[in-house]
Parts: sequence; C-alpha cells; structure tokens
Amino acid sequence: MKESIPDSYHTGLSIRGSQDEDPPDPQLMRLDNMLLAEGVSGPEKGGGAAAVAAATAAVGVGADNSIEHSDYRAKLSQISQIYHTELEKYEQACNEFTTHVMNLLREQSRTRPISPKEIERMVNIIHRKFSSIQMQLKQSTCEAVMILRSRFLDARRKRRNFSKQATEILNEYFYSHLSNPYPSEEAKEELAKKCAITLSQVSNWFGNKRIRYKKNIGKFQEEANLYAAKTAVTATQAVAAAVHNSQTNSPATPSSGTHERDHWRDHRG
DNA sequence: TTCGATGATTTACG
DNA sequence: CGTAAATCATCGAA
Repeated sequence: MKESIPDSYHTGLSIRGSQDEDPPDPQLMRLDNMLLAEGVSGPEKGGGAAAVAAATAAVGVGADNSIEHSDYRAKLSQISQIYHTELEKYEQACNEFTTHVMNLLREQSRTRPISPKEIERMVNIIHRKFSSIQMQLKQSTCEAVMILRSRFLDARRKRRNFSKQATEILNEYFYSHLSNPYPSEEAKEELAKKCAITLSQVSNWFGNKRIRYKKNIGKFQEEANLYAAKTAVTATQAVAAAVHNSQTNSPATPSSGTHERDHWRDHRG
C-alpha cells in the first residue's frame, strides 16, 4: 500500500460554496499567495516548472539530500500540472456553458422579451458559480501542497540509505585502513565532503562498520577482498609506474590474507 | 509480509 | 569529548 497524495483533488463540491465571493477575501488571497510562493499557479505557461524548482530550492534550503529534493519537486510539479489542467478545464466548461445559456436566452427572446440586464445577471451568476469552483480547486491544491510539504519535512527525519557511491567511498577508506579504521577529524571531513553527508554521519558509519565487521568478519570477507583488490589495482598501477622495470616475480595471488587478528582493540587520540 | 541490511540513537566507559 | 556495544527504526529485496 503506497499512499500518495491523490485524494483531495477533484473531489466533491460540497465544502461550503457560499458566503465567500466578492469581498477582498483574505482566505482566497492567502491561498493564492501560497500557491504562488510554492510555484504552483503563477505566470502560467509551461506549468511554472521553473517556479516549482525555485520554490523547491527555497524549501530544501539547508538540506543536502538531493534525492528528497527531486522527489519533492516531482510531486509538486505533478500537483501543479493537475492544478493547471483542472483550471483550464473549468474555464473551458464555463465558457461553453455561458455560450450555451446565451443561445437558450436568445431563442427564448423570440417568444419573450428579455432585457440585457437579465442576460448580464445570468452570466454573472454562471461566472460566480464557476469562480467558486475554481476557488475550491485552489483550496484543494493548497491542501495537497501542505500535505506534501509536511511529509517532505518530517521525511527528513527518517533514515535514508547512503548512495551507492558514498558507501563505495566509505568502504574504500575502511578496507584500505583496515588495520586502523579510525579516520581523523580531517579525514572524516574529507569523506563527508566526498560523500555529501555530514560529519556525524561519517562517524556513525565508521562506528557501525567497525562493530559489525568485528562481530562477523566472515560475512564481510567477500566485501573486504573486493575493496582490497580494488585498491590493489591502483597500488599496482602506481608501483608499475614507479618501477618502469617490472620484475619477473609473480606476486602471490591477491592474497586473501584478510586476517587482522587483533581488531583495533585500543585507539589513540 | 517477512527479514536482513543499515543509518541513527542510546547507554556505558575512560 | 570519541568510542563500543546494544538497541531502535526504517529501508529494500525476496
């Protein structure tokens, strides 16, 4: 069961359709402002995708997770698209209905005198009705945006697995310093920067990695050999480059010698 | 839905 | 403070 945010769009029209129309309507203004600020609505054309991106950037501000960003952006864009589609539909329907009514009135005018005033009144009523519908659409969209926003905000509290590349970098460091996998503060910062995660995340990762590696070395041997081989390649290349006179000495197999007997029992600061 | 992997948090130690 | 160890909470794949 995946619950997205499909509901609360084109839903019923029975939420109050009266009492709020002509006056400055602070409520409507608020909705409009929010939709505008969020990138939905706005200078129409193109669905305001750029505006969506800008709003997303404004929301995401301090975060460093680009995955959630794109997620949020995609959903917001979807909302925006639906909003514009519906809005256009309503407008079209309004026009069609208006012309239809006009035609009816015109036909009736042959058997009954109809004043321009009456026609105008009719059109006004129709427009009012549709504008009220549009406001409901705005409200629904606003609601959806708020739901999305709240979900985005508290989604940041939830755990996110690191990217494949990040774990790659971390593992590379870990296994190439297997004899003493305690990166210094600077090294941590470097890793954090490379992996696009925070310093404490790096510390957490190494803490978890150390304890879990030690707890079940067998489970990690494959991984260890993999990264050992990986670094061995670069190391071999470096050596080969330095020693431009290779030896006929066959280097003992990639040595599955992953036997660090004493597992960093003590550490120094 | 289950279950292992995994990031985060808590607790205890020096 | 940083860390070890246990534990929690979520993810992601079978």
